[in-house]
Amino acid sequence: MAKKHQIPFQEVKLFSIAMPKYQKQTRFLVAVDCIIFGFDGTELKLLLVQRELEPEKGKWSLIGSFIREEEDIEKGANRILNQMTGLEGVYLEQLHAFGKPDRDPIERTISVAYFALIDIHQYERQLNDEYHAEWFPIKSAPRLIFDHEQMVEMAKKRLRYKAAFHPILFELLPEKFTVPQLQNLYEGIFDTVFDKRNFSRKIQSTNLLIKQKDKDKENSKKGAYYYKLDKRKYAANFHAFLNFIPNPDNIK
Amino acid sequence: MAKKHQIPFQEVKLFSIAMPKYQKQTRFLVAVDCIIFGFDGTELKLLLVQRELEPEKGKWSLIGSFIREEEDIEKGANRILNQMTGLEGVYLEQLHAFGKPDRDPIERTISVAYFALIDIHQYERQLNDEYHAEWFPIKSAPRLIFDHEQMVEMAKKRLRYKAAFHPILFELLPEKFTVPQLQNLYEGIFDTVFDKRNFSRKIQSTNLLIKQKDKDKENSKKGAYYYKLDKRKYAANFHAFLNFIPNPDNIK
DNA sequence: AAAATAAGTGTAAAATGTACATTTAATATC
DNA sequence: GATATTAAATGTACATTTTACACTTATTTT
Repeated sequence: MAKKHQIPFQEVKLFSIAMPKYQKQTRFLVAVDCIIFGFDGTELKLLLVQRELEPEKGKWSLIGSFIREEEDIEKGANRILNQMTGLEGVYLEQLHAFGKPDRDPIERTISVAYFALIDIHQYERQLNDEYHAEWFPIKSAPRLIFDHEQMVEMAKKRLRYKAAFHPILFELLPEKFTVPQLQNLYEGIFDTVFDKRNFSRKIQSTNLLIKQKDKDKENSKKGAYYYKLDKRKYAANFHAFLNFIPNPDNIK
Repeated sequence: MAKKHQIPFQEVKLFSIAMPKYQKQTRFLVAVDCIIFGFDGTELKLLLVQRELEPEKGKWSLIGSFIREEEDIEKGANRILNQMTGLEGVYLEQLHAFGKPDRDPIERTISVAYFALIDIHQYERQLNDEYHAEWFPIKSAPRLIFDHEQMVEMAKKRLRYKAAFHPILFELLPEKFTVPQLQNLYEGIFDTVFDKRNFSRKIQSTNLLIKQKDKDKENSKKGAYYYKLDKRKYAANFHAFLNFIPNPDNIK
């Protein structure tokens, strides 16, 4: 039996005769970074971690990881999401591949950014402390490393765009929520205010909400009825255009 | 002076002491593939090439290339677009990063797909014959290699989605065009027919068109007035929601 | 008992979307 | 040179959706 020794994977790829065609091409590091949005009932938040490596060690960063040798990109995004939050089946969508040659000063890294929407309360229950992750209100988040702020900007834009037509924001809400909470969420995302009569009517007309018998008394004396999402109708109507927003022209 | 010899880039990256942090990570081939749409006045078309390498040599493929060592991804997409068509300033938008580990049988390659919209007549004038590129009607395109058909499907979907709200389809038209041509284009993209009175009114109401004095007599005895796009208004309104489509719910 | 607070609800006017048929300009044909 | 042919151009009435706007209700606090 031949002497066993470890050959780094890259060398195998580069010098093996089994795959002669692509030999001359440069290979790159590929990472995923996740823009994780949460909503606490009042404002939109962003989950960030402190970077563990030099340079920029200790600075705030999106949650990310290099893609592994045999790992699908989206799997990679789900892996780190699960590591950080313990959650599975989270809403996750590819945003954009960022590839400026100098975006990571150590070595060129192409990053595929994903954005995730999670119910912040579920997360709090099963937080993984190991990574020092922290929620920041999106309006007062700290400076981020590399091009991560650009990624967040693009994700916000995408979220607004989708939310204007599709019932995507329900992903951010707990199982039971009130119409005023929902309106808060929409107003936060679009940074504006809506007439509550019109908003309520529009939401109700989608038929996606099931009224509950109990009320949330935390936020008012009268109390606001809880609603649940009709998951069947939600799944069926996710791609339909529901025109949630009065003047979509104002979305940037 | 030290003896000069060539060190492959990958080795420098892997073994240099200047960048110790990322040493253990796997590096990947990264490519761009372009879905190039064109419109000939009657139907939507797709620009394809015959693959030059084994395996799948001679099979039809999207136009693509590996990303070069110091090349931005979008620059790479523009590079191959320019190589193939000689055109610059073409509408180009990132679609999605495709990263299934086995999508290329030779070696794992992550491909960032872009879609481009070009005026087919401009292209014909400056075709680069070297690459054996050919236009295919989108409805009768040949089988494509790897996951390229999936890419085309996603690009069609994205194009429909954007075209429903934004005046993006003008990118496919020559400088002068008629309203019936424009309607053909919309009907082709959405695979349906619109009432021409309503369509014309809707298009006119955007104020993006400037009526010309001359007519196109190729397609009818009476002739249809040419229009030009008002480029100032187009640029200003590109992101506005113009609601071009009667029932956007029907878009998949 | 009165005051305070946020939830919940209706209506009329305006704007937009939809359905539908005839006239017009130019060429081709007899 | 009158008639037929072809596709372009255009208007109107009705239905639906969107918008603007203010008071009542339920409950708790004082």
